[in-house]
Amino acid sequence: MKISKAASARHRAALLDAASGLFREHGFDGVSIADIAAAAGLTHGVFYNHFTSKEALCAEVVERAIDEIAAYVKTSTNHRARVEGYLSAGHVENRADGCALAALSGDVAREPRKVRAAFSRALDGLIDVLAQEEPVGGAPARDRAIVAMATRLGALALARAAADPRLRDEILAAAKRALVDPASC
Amino acid sequence: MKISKAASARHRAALLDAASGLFREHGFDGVSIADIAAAAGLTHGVFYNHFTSKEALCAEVVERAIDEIAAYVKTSTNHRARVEGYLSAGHVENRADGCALAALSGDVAREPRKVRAAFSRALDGLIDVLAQEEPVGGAPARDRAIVAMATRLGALALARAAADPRLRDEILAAAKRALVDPASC
DNA sequence: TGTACATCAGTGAACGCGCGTTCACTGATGTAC
DNA sequence: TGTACATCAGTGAACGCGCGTTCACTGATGTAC
Repeated sequence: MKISKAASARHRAALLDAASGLFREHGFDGVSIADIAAAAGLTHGVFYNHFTSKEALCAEVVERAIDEIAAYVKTSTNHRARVEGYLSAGHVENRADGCALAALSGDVAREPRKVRAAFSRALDGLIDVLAQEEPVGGAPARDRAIVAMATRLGALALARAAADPRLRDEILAAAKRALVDPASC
Repeated sequence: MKISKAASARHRAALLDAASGLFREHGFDGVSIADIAAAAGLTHGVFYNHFTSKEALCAEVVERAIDEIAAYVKTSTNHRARVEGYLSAGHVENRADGCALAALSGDVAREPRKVRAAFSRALDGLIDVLAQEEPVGGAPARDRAIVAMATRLGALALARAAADPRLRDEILAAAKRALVDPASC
């Protein structure tokens, strides 16, 4: 049955939100259209009224998620607190609400050009935002932003893959020390 | 039909080799038992004569792949050359023969405990091997090995996900500089 | 403001397809004599 | 060394299942009068 335009727009947003969390948690391949629709409180048939394909949804989710990171970085200027939060046990376990870059970069690499292009564009913008808060001097700001991001991301990826909690905490602590106090590295 | 024990052992090794490359390239979910058997020159039915399940194969592939990295690190002692090779455009593109840690850590995180335990065990051993070649002084050797590994791995993951070649090369160059000459970071 | 009806978002059955896994069958291997 | 036959690794059809996607249908919405 037909519903109001406002309700329809809410449904589209709900699908996008549901997909965003589910993709981070289970990967693109681990989530079905039916899963996404059910999480949004709808049936799977409605999906193609809002998106042309699963691939198009992936691209949109990736782009939006990275833009959200950039927005978050702009408002949360306490660098140390951000690193501590990023490399916390909570973030390791909470994939659905966590960093999309860490949760999806592995999957994005295997997606078609369209998804990778969206990722690339958003990542480039995020690096600029991060570079702006780098202290002056030494290597170029963008380079330092990239290295810090890679270290954070790699440490989170390793911690998530490690089943042993002791190893996980060791990885998080080592990366935290290097990122908060670079002189010790 | 029955074949010789030697041939059967060769078939098992061929399945493992094929799975190892295909998993790195397409992820666990992106490769079917039939794909693996075909790449090994066999039919899919034979798979369960050699492995109890796809999950068991994943665990074996992960453990073997990480042990191979440790063996490679032990023989290739030129730290700088290893970093250059790791962060080369060739490694970004050649997933199948590249670092299993980078190619699979994202997938491993979503696998059952059995696979993650295998990953965890092998990763712990690899960190020890890497720690042994760290120069003395400063932070504990294991910590520095972890941070260097995380940076390499994160940079490779970002470079692989980025579609834009310019951004890819910028990421690789930034990480290379930081890892070869840590003083500049 | 009230009525009539074309529009179109949501529903759920259905499509073809590929997945992991099983199994009856085949026939070379390798052992027992 | 030669023969007879039990073993068992490889084959390919088949299983139930869930996937992405399509579509005829439903009925509230919102427009035309």
